[in-house]
Amino acid sequence: MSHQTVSRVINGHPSVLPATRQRVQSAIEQLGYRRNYAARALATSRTDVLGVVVVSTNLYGPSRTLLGIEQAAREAGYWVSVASVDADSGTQTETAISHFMDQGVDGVAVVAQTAVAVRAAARMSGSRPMVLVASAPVRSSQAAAGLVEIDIDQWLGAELAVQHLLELGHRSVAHITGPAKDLHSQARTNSWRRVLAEAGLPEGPLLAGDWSGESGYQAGRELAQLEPLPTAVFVGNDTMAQGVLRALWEAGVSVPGDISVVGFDDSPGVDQAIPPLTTVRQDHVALGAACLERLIALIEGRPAEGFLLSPNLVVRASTLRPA
Amino acid sequence: MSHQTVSRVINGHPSVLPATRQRVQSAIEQLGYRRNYAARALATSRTDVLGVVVVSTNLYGPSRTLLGIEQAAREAGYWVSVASVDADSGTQTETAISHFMDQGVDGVAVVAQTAVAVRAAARMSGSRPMVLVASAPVRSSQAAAGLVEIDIDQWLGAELAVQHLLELGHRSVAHITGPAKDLHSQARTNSWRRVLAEAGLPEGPLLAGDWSGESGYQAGRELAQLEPLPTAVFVGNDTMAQGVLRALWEAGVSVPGDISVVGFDDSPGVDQAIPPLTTVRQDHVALGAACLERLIALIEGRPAEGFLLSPNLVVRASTLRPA
DNA sequence: CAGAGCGGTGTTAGCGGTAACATTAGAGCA
DNA sequence: TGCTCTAATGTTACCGCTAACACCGCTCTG
Repeated sequence: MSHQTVSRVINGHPSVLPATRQRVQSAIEQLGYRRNYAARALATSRTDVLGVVVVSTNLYGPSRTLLGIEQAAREAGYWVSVASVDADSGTQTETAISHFMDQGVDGVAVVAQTAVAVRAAARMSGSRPMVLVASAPVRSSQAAAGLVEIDIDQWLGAELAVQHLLELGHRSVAHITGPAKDLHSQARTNSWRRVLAEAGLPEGPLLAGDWSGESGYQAGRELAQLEPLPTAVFVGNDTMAQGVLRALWEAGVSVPGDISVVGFDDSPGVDQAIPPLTTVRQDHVALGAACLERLIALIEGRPAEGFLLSPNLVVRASTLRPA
Repeated sequence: MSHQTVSRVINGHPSVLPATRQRVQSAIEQLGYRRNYAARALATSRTDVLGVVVVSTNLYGPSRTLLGIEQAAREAGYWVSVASVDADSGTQTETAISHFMDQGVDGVAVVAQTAVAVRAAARMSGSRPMVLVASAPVRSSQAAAGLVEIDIDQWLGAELAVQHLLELGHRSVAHITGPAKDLHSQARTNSWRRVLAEAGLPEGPLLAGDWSGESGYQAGRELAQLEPLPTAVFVGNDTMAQGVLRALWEAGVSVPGDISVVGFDDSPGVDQAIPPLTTVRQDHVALGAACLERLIALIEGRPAEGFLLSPNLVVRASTLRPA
């Protein structure tokens, strides 16, 4: 019996007699044979490994997206190699992608939050299938061939949040931003601005944060001292929103009595905030799965298109119609 | 010029003339040559890749630990392949480890929270260096050769929390557990029990949770109705603690006036809880780094020993001496 | 009944590196 | 000057697998 027959059995090639297949399989079992992936990769130049570059894994969203990608990959028979890099380092992003290419990964996914990272990814794209999870300011048009962009629709998420407040009857909606360089933060802020403008309302007070609870707290303190107090605030993410809730509570401003608060993310625990936080839920795991579906399509030579997943609003107790 | 010389230049072999080295390097530059990792792996049976199996990546701690491992790995010149598996599935854990072995990883790290996963890992250990990040009930003794166990000291963490309450003068300390199968939960509960016993105090009320905010909320409601009300509660993790805070607030029980609350993890946002939560901080990223240090020692044939990192108490506003 | 066609299996030649050994040229020494 | 010795480079033989082709014996067809 030749090694070739063994190879055929392992790869499920059709033209092997059932009896032979049986014999080979039991021999494999008995000898505890395991095929050598390096040799296979060398011969086929396929690895069944995908490279995933995650920018700022320390945040809730990206780490969840990674989980989604990893799980979907395993289900599809792929394995995942990860690299997490700093948000501001285009160099790190490039190095990581380039290494993955060297390693011979079948495709690359980049989960990016900043324009720097997006540009780095775009620069490295082309030689191999790549899916970019990012809310880049300009889409498709600038994307190289074989580069697909996907994300959760941040614009829609912010719109849902602000629209919810307007529908309750609020006429002055403040906003607390995330870091200026963060694409999601930018999208949410722009969308907040647009919805207000389209409703013919003046732009509410704008305060800057950096995603952290502490920055939310500081912004909340400033907010509490505004004259007149806005009746609602759309906070860039939930962690900051917790800080806002605390600052308002300390200042004796009632939520949602005096002011309504909406967050973004539906991070764990905010359903237990005081009061439970109305927020925008993003299904990061589904995003990861969608990312992978497209990446596999590209790998298999099928066309794939960019896409925006819709987030949805979770209404809890922190929003109410204004007094 | 032969490929062998090129190989020598790439691998930094000493016996190459500086002039030759230069020439080769500029040729590499010019041609954009990249060595093929699969071929190298085939020839050397080294891959510079580490496999990391993470049990329940959806939790804050494990995902942070993964981040720590990944970063330390990259710094050490290794790359990381990850697989996240269900907490209760020993089979999934085994499959993942076994696959990594097939892939030819140089070493494996397993981040486990349950006894099932720990046993699966122990079963698969031996053939290759492996570090187990887990608080297994029995340590070292049962570990196979070449298997190192490491974790953050859960017993100490719980001790710090309960001791802090006792030092404030509390005499009845309730506890809310995590999932029964979770090793960290078990360790924290056991430690709570032991500290109370050693202080000659009666065991306070014990309530069961499952790490979720909602379960903390339910437990908090039960807690609020106890007669007499304990003056302090040690909650198994921060997410549950947020639920407890809300339940107590709803029930009109003041924190820390009527009851002190201590959490565990120092998850993002709890510094902004109402009131800011006293909790036990664990440096998961440092844990990941420590894990990697040991794994590399094993790979390089140096001895490595298990270790418990010390967590520390972060005192905020949710604890106070009893009235 | 010869030849074509085909399913099942074996043979051969790489994939792109590295280890080990072979070779060469120049330095050092008697 | 001839010899040994050594540092720098070249040659060869794999690592373990799969693609492509060769082969064999059978069935089917004219």
